[in-house]
Amino acid sequence: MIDPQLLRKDTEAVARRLADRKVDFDVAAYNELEAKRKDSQVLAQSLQAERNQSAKSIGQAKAKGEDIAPLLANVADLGKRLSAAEVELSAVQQALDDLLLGLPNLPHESVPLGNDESENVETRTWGEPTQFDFDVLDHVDLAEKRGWLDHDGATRLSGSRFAVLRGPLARLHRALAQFMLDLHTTEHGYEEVNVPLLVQPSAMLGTGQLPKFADDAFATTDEPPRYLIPTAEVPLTNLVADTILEAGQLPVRMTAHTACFRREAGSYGKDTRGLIRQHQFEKVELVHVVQPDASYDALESLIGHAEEVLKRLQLPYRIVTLCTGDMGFAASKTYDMEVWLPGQSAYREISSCSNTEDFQARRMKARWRNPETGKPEYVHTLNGSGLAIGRCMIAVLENYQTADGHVRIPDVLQPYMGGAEII
RNA sequence: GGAGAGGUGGCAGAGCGGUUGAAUGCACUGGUCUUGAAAACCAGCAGGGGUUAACGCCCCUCGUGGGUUCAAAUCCCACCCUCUCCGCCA
Repeated sequence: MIDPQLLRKDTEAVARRLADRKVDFDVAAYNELEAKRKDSQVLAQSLQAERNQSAKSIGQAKAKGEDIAPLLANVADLGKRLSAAEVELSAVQQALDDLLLGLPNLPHESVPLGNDESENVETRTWGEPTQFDFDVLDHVDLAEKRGWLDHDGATRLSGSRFAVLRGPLARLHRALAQFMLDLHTTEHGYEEVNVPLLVQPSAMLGTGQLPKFADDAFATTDEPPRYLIPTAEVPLTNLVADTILEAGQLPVRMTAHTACFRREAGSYGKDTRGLIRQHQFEKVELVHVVQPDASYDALESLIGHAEEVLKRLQLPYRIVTLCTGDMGFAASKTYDMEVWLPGQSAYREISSCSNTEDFQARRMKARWRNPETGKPEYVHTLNGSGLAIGRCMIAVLENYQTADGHVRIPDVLQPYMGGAEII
């Protein structure tokens, strides 16, 4: 959530920064609502003060044994006026909250201006696109040729955009998850966390999936619903919701390997072939909770941790800085990591690392006690994939394929594959 | 699923419907004392919000949401959560 104080004080400037994100913020409508809020709140609070005062004097009079009947007559209609004022205030407040909860984060000043993904900025590349002296297969042809991908089985079970992996491919998938978790916990200083895959609406609100993107998530039918997590960012980050951390507890670094679930509403026809875009996929997620002044350094280390996975796997990639028009709802700044896929002759997203500054922290009331002020202040939260396991598996298949349809196993994965060098 | 107990400040733990946002203890912070530390003593110490140039004033919050009342931590209703026992179960 954007700081309500900032919005109130500097409405025009906020509107300009939102415009960079293609959000049309109606300043006049906001000002009107805000003025109404102020009036309602002042009125409601003064009536509350009046009620408190009179209740107090009635109590005192009664204690002295005085006649309280005239005092009661005095406040006869106060209750009605008060509850009317309170009803109005909460309606205005609700409207204001709805407005605020629907606004995306403000972009950081270092974020390039742009309308869509075509204006993202390539920040660096690592490695060279893999060269082959034979015609490469994409991951679908390769995996089906070897009987590793049970497309019919997946469709029978769950419909489109689901996958069944078999044999060595299932193991490769597991090996990747294990390798990533081990790297982040033993070398990058993350705590491994195992989290629920179903969360309450409050958690989805905290990280920004709700209220605006309810249609993107699967929900249960109980009331209130629970949501299948679209990313472990949701449970991991919300672990610090409603808490005040001591300075010594920061930074918090957590990682979790989970399944993720997405409706993929609105992506009809996109990536229908293969495993790139599924309703259910697995991911190793990285989350940082840090002091505000440390969050941009944390973003650099976060993307570095994600990069290290591909470096060890010897997979070529590039880092892209998302422009203002392409960033996610909660992000102030985002780096995407894209891995080279020979089957598509293209770089494809495999990780996205974002600093949300205090946007999520404010929604979920995640704070720390600043020793300099002694006061609770919002933390900054960051999240990134480290990495998407399915897409990483695709990258291994396509980049490590051999002319006869086998796949060499990257050195760092061999211990997780029972020593196999090729499958 | 059944039976019972309970949810109050960082923690522990009081709280006849009425100057209780909350006694007391611990923890924490500052001070006195001390060569230093400890002890002792003194003082401070919840969060959020409104208003104000500021000092300050005011409002909300005792699991959550309703209700009764001039007045609710305290009474009533519903829900949530925790603990114990029974049942079921990976």
